[in-house]
Amino acid sequence: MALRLPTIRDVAAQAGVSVGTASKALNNRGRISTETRAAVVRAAEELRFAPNALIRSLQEGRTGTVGLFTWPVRETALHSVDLALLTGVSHGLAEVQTDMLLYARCEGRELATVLLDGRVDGAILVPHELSLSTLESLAAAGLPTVALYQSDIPDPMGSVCVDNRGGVHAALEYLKALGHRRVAFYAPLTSMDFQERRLAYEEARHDLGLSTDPGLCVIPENYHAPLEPYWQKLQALTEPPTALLTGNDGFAIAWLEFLEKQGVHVPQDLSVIGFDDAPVASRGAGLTTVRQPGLQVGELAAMFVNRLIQGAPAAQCRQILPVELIVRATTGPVPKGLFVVAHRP
Amino acid sequence: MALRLPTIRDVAAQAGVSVGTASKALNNRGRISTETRAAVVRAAEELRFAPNALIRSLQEGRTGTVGLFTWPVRETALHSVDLALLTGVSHGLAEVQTDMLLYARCEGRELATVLLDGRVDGAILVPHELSLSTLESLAAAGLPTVALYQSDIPDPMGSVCVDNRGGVHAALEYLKALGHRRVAFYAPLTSMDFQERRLAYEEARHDLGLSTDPGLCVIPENYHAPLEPYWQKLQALTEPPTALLTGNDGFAIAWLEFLEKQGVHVPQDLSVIGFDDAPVASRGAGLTTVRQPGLQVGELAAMFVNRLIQGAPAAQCRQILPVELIVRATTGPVPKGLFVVAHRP
DNA sequence: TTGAAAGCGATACCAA
DNA sequence: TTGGTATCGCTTTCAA
Repeated sequence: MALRLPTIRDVAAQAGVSVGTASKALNNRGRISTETRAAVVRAAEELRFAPNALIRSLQEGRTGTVGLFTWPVRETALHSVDLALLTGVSHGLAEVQTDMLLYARCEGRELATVLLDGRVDGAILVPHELSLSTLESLAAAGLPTVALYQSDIPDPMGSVCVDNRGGVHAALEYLKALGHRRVAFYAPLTSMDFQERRLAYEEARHDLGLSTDPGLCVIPENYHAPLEPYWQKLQALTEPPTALLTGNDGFAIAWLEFLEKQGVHVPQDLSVIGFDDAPVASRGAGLTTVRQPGLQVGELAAMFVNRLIQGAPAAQCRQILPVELIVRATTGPVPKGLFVVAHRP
Repeated sequence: MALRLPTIRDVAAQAGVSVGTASKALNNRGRISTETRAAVVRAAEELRFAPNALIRSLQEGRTGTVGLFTWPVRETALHSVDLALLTGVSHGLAEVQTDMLLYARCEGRELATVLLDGRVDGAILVPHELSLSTLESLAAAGLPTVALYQSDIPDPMGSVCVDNRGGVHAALEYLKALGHRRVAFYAPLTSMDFQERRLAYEEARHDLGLSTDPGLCVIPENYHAPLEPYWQKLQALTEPPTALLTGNDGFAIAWLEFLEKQGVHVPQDLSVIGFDDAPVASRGAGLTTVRQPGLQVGELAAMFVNRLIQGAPAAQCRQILPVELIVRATTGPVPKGLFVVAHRP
């Protein structure tokens, strides 16, 4: 369905002038007689002429557009904080009059190829599954880029992170105050933030004097792995956990559902803490979680990418945002007495 | 920060061939010797060459991108169903390998000028405040377009709407079954869907034999008008309402907060029903509301705009989706006896 | 004041 | 099998 848009040639023809003159008239550049300008402007209006933005971008060397990578938005709002993030980015970019491109045609293509095709002046990466080497090839190309939730990034890149370490520490400290000593952790290592949270968990449970039993740290093979086998492993421990911290709220909710089927009561038998404070966390029972300011992350990212585009050094485009423990209904005092559930004959 | 990307000329020079040959080698077109191709491909890789998408689009006459209008996302997820919609659009477009452009630079500019600048193959409009004449100028230009939540649209346009009339009718029917006879309505007329819901309210309360007191239909001057004066008007009626239907969940929540301050108990003193089932509706107390399938609206819109781009007739790109009454905690039986609150000395 | 022509990057055609 | 050239729409420079 080749859409035929009017071009400046059409306008020039209609006004009876050359394209060069038409261009000058429309852009108020150079010396033009009043009548000529009027004629051109009128012709442009009659034809509903809109200058082709592709060409214009090509010549100006900038597009006024920033690319947002690792979309399409994959999940419903339920299991993700992504949408708050997007809202933030949208707000931030609107303030600097920059449009936003959400990539859908990116599966199986080299990141650099997608981003370096001239469509965007800069990029914001939500690199759930991007490797450092991929980022480096981007950085080498010189595209102004802000990476989110990724602390280990190439030199010329901006970044917005959240204080994963602080959040995990706060969660474990809180559990400790409730009497818990054996806190399990569950998260795949599919993205940088999960990796950071795992490390923070190891560090915090050590620093706080909690059990450092390696069996308590559960790393599933992939994002959607069934919980059953991991639950069995935890139960098989000489001393099973009395609390569970998960890599994000989605996992926590999945665990809550699974535990209910198993007849395990939360928080009486087991306390559960999520991460992110995604919309789903405040629903229903109410998940205790570590809130990260998704909206603010997005706003900052937009601000930073704009700064980079304007030539600011990357050092001025990096920030780590604080997180906050939100106590709801899935955490409670450590259960008294022996913790035994779901014994099998 | 004019980003200097490698061009096909750089590749050709590096490989020691002409640009024409380089192009053919990279696109597997025409007859090319194996060695030449290898040399070109190697040069392209070394330079990290990515063909300029702007140029390519220009020549192909299509961009593989669809514009989404009436953004930037203005509100937090709280008061809006917009984000579910966006998720749906994103999913739908991903399936047809189409990127999405979110406009930020649209304030104060003619809609047609923004959309008809060659950057997108089609558009999805969330026309909260767009007039019919604006739509018509777009339609005249021939851009494949799907309008959302707008039943009165130009001929060649696609559309996805929800059954506002059915939803309002269901809400009033339900209230009637609870014994209510005097149901108020609150919504500004700032967008098409609110207008439709208002009309549906007038129709439904007439059909159902409820009070048709004009004083019960409250139209604030704008979206964020304070509720106080309207509440006073309702209270000044000889017979005040026992239930309130609002144009969307955001208004309903605002009313709930206002009513709480006034010491009015919901639903004991007044029943409240929202519209949309935005995330906020299921939070806290739980708002009774009419659920509209935002996600599905978005997915359909994406599908339809793709069809239009491929040349399908608009008649095959229109749908009205059903809505569903979700009963939660803000509705109950009509209060017994005289309904008097907030008496002033 | 106006017009003609070069150039932006890539592709497609026709010659060589 | 290659290379040169026209083309897309627009801006800019240089002549007229």
